[in-house]
Amino acid sequence: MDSSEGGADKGNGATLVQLRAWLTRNNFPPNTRLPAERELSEQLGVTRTDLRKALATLEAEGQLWRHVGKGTFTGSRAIEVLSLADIDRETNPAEVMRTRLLIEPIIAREAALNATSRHVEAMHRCVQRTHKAATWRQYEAADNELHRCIAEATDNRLLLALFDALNAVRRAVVWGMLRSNPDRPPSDHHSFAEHDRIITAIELRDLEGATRAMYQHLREVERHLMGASDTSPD
Amino acid sequence: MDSSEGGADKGNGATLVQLRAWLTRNNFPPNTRLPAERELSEQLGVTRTDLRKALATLEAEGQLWRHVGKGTFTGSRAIEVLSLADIDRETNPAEVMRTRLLIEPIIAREAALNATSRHVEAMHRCVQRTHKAATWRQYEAADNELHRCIAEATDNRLLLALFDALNAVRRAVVWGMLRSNPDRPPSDHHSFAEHDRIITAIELRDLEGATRAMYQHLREVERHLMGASDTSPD
DNA sequence: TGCAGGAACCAATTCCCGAATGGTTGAAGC
DNA sequence: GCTTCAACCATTCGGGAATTGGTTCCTGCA
Repeated sequence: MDSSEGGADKGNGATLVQLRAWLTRNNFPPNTRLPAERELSEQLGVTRTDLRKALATLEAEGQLWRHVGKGTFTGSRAIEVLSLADIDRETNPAEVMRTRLLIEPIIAREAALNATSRHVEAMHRCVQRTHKAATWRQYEAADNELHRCIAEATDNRLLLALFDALNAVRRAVVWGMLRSNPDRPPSDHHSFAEHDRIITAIELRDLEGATRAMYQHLREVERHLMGASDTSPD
Repeated sequence: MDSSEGGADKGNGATLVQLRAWLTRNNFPPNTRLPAERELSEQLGVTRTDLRKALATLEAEGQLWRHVGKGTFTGSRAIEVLSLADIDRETNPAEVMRTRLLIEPIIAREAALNATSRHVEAMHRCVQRTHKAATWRQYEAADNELHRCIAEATDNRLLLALFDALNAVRRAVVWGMLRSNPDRPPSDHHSFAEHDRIITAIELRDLEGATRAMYQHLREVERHLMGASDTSPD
């Protein structure tokens, strides 16, 4: 049943041409699932081995992608959002801290640009709750809410969602690293002044100041975390 | 068959006491799955209705949480990461572009700090594919991979996961806004020089240069997007 | 008549198993 | 010595049964 298409007994390159022609002829929209290899090889009248070679070439070109158990799809690989669901098992506290240092300062900057007085009031309420906290757990709850208030003040729901994702990973990673010290946060805890600086800069719409204040705040948090769980000097 | 435990014919409060005692007696670690309601009610010798009332009280106290089909678990509720799953219905292209402008420059900066020669080679391969692209679809596929290569070069899996999430949202939001122009990307397309600047800065470990190059690149992308889909002057 | 008890039902979730898929091996066959 | 093909492998998907928290409603006793 071999047609007149150039007598391709050496299927290597010929099936690639044939497959390309078949793809352009059908002109599938992106993310369309192609027939299975066994089926397509029969449909094109070529060997599965040759078809796989041609598919490998097209995959290397980024024109399609394959996955065991799923199939072969047109277009470039879809990113799995779910990587965030179990990222907590592939990352570590240092990476989380590094990412916070990168992301949260720009969130503070964006908050300084977009915050309304309502947002600032919410921040102040959170700060008061950190002062009144009788336990570290209460303090951390208020501190978390403060940081989230700042993210809310960016007036960017996507950025807020990314912050929430980062925060969720952070909680999952430091799970069980609960503060052993049962005392209440001291009134001269370093975060108090740092929080004030951040919020003040946001109120003054001082973009660079908010960025820097958040960065320095997180650096202090990082320093204390390392000091609490690690005794190595630096 | 009522035992000597305070004659609890009015099971309401009594089973709550009994359940509390059972919990403290067993002292489960957090996130432990308790027996199913039907089983536990028989095990404690109480009615399921009463057991459910007691469970509801403990759930309101935050000592455990329940979910249909899953079961009843000790401790506080697990993390809800999934806000990103349906964020694409709550955001808009402008917000996505704004977020890219905030996030990707710092990713480029971090890539400049951590990229290895393997990463840079991968970037160059992507760039060559953008040059060889015969259609806009191919160009966009290569462009996407280039940006992801940069994110990979940060050597930060969490940051990469956040980038993937952002990218997934971007694709979902601009879905269907496929470029109507069937021409191939012109050889003087603005992105070519901009991509080169980004990669060169990464290779030279020029943190600020990489940040700025990525920012300016995305500004150009934004400008062309607005010009393509909107005719309002600015 | 009132109302507690329990059975039945509902929707969401998990578990399990078979089918399908891309990837790999190895032997037949020209 | 190479291709070709069949069998096999690990992963994924799909559907159905079982399980679970949540809800309704009927029974039966006082």
